[in-house]
Amino acid sequence: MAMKEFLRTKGFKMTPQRDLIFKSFFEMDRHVSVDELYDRVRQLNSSVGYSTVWRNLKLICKIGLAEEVNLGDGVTRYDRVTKVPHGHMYCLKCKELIEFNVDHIMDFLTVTANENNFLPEGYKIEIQGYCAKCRETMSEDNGDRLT
Amino acid sequence: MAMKEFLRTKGFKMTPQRDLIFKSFFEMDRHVSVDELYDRVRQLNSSVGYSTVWRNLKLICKIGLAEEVNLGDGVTRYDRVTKVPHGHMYCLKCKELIEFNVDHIMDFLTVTANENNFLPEGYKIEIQGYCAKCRETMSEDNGDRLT
DNA sequence: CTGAAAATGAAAGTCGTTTTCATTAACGTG
DNA sequence: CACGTTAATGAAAACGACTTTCATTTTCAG
Repeated sequence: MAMKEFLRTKGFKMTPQRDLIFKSFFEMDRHVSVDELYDRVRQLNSSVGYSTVWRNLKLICKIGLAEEVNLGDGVTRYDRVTKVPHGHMYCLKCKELIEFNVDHIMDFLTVTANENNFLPEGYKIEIQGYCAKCRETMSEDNGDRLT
Repeated sequence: MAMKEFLRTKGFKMTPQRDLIFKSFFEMDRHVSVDELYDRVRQLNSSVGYSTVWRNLKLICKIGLAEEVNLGDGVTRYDRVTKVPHGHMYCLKCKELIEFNVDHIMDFLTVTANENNFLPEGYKIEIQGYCAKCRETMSEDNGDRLT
């Protein structure tokens, strides 16, 4: 019942839908989209509305438990916030998101920001490409290269 | 007339609109959105359609002269490709994009990809925050902090 | 219990992006 | 240079993810 109290201190109420959405979100694979979470939630309670899922995902971000991740494919994903900042390897084929440690880089980025008198609020380190799994099945069907 | 020949080798034709759009794009500030380029082009020739601008921006990307940049504010920007990869400092207030050198980081990222048997196609290094200019005018009106 | 405030679900609205389609233009070829 | 194939254009419609609206229901402090 910890979450309920936590929300209360911020002026939010707990509801069955919210409880289900929150639990589902934290149980799922990281980096879910609204649709993915919506599908999951509907499996457990088919009466929950899309906008409710969406609003709660936004709420989770607002209270600092997740962040929006934008890979440029037009779909916003929600990434659970961890204490350690991390980078993402984003597979252009299977869309998987693999995390990696970015401690080294952080130092550099902090310095860079300071040098420019820029006040950092967040970082995004991303490698786009093809994951090990997809590279295997890449012999016959190739991606969309130019021309 | 170099561009025309270049396009021809890839099966594309040159048109007055295309010529105007290409020239405008390369003359403008880096990181333009479709709307911004459209506005600029319309100043020079008000009969050019939005979709034509959009398609040519896509074409510029396809032939490798620009890349889409997605900052998560719902607007795709087009960043001229330079030989040197670079990072972006993105001001959450004025939306300005400031570039910085990322040579150090590249080594690290390359190694990281290799370790995971990940085939990199592109990188994205971004610092979100507030630029020097905006920090000054940040005393009275503050941004949207949680709650 | 009760009322004020928040949450919900359905539907509609928003907005940037993308496609469709009829028409026009480019340009290698004859 | 006229021709025909193929690409490009412009207007409008379609798309799709995201966001808001609104009437109704639910939560929860007092």
